[in-house]
Amino acid sequence: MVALSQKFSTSSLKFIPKQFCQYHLQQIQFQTTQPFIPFSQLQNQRNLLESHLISTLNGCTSLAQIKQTHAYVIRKGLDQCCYILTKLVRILTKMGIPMDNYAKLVFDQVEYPNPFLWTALIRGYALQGHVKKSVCVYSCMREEGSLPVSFTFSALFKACCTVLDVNLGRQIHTQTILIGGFSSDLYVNNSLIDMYVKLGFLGCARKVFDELPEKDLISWTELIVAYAELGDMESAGELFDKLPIKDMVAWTAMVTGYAQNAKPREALEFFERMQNEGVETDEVTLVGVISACAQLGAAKYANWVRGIAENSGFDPTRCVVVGSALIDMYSKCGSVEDAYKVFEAMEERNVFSYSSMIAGFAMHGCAFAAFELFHEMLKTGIKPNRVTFIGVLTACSHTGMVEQGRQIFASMEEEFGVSPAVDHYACMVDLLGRAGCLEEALNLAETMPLEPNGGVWGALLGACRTYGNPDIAQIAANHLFELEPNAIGNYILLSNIYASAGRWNDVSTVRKLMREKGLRKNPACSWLEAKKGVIHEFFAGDMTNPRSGQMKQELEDLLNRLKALGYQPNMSSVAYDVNDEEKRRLLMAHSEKLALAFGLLTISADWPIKIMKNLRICEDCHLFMCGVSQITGRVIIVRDNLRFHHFQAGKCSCGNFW
DNA sequence: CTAGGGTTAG
Repeated sequence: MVALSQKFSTSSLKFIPKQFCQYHLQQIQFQTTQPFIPFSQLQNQRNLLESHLISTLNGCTSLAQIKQTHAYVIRKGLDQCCYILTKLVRILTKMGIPMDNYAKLVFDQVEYPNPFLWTALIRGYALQGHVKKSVCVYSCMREEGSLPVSFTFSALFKACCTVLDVNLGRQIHTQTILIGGFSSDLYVNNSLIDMYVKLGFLGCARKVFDELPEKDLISWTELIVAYAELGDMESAGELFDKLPIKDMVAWTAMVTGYAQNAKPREALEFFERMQNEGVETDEVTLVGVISACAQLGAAKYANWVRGIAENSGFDPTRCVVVGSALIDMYSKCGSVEDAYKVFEAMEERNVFSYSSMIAGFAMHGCAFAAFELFHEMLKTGIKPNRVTFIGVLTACSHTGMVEQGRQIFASMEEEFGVSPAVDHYACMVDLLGRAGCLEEALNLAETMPLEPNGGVWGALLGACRTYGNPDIAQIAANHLFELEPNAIGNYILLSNIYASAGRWNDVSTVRKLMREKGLRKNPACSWLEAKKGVIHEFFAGDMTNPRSGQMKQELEDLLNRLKALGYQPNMSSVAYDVNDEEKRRLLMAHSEKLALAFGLLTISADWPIKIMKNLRICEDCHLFMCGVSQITGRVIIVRDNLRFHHFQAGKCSCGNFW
């Protein structure tokens, strides 16, 4: 342990050599007037007092209460009782009272700290982020000849995770081997596995796991999660299948793993299996399932999972995590109203609930609601975090509120101490770009203090598409081709920008580049959600639907009625160099138009037409939908890969910023 | 004392 204690200066922690404590003698009084009490009974009384004090400490909710209880502990002569003091230190840690302010002082008064008290101090420093001090206390503990216990090491490994120090972790790992007796200790080894996993050393974790003579559910689950986090659901599933007994946590790890790897259907399948096996569901499981439903974006699943949440005792009004997850889900399923209903009914709200709701409003173009909520949040004293600001900034950019956006951006650091990350710069570039300030957006991207990422250049490229600026587009695209050489969308966007500008030579250059890279265009696809939740799929130009004939006729009728009102097909939305007749034909075969026609033919007028699209809605379709909502009086909701558009009475909620 | 968790982007 010499290496460790040399490495971490002990100057901040002085361990006074223990002398026979004077307190001790003062406390012992001979009360001859008292009747003789047998020793066993005395011991009993002491035990009663101790357990009474422990429960009093457990019930403490403020520092004042703790101090009061502590004074009582001293009065009762229990100031050397490690059992009680360990509890005291743990409560102080939990309340976030800095170790040096209180816990350390208590500790220094104790003459013979037992391993548990040492460990409580180590753990306290570790949890409060003072890893060096925590290791230093460990060194002192060893020098004083005290032997560590299992959770001394768990605390230390946790600490290594928080400071991302795998070398320190390895040193402590070595310690567990040197001291002996811990090689098959499950607490120690599970914490060790967890540390290696969290620090990205899956190989080391796997080695510890494989060498464990007996593993428990926790060891297995840790590894399942590790594979799931790497996106290797196959390996995770293999491990899961090998598990002789599976508990709720292990099942949940699989459900969430699928949800986090964008496999919502598999997640739901797993959840169904889990329920069939009679495994219980708690709020963590629900969060995974809700997130899967959010990805599916269908109201049918949204209502289904909400029912489950309510029936399983995790009512969104009382359970913050479930409520926040539901807010996000309803927003993504197209119903910002339902999301807000959940939000309103919640008894407790935190930064997640507010941020999700703000992002939900932003997604649906309700910028003012987003702003109002942001200010309400500030009034309640909940501090906004980086995610909250992303929501507020996207609300600005989706409604063209440039000035408000600038102000918010400036206030982030000044008022709220949240320094803007690359993503926030991307929002600003997006905001400026959507508002048409392309030069300024480019300038920001080139001069920002952080290294711009794909988001920054992508936002700029998108803006160039809207405003038809092939020159700036070229700059943005060149950065993107370096940062994301295989992202097909960027090539298509650039080629479309060239096409709109009539620069057909440049179009073929980009197409050639795509061919050389072996990249293929994702087929455009739209889904229509029918009244009962059935999903219909439409590909661009695909006429295999049995009602294709009717759909084509419907579109032509609409086109003629719209033309009478002055609508002109937007030819620049077609990225092929073909004649105008062909362009008109291609435009009418866009997947979202097919879905719209099918929806008009099959869904009754009292129901909104809900369409999802895998790519961004094109300008012509956007205009077309506006017109159709006017002449038919229908509500049309389109979720593209970016956000929601609510078309009603000839207008779109996005206000043409998208 | 060790395992599963919600909000973000072009």
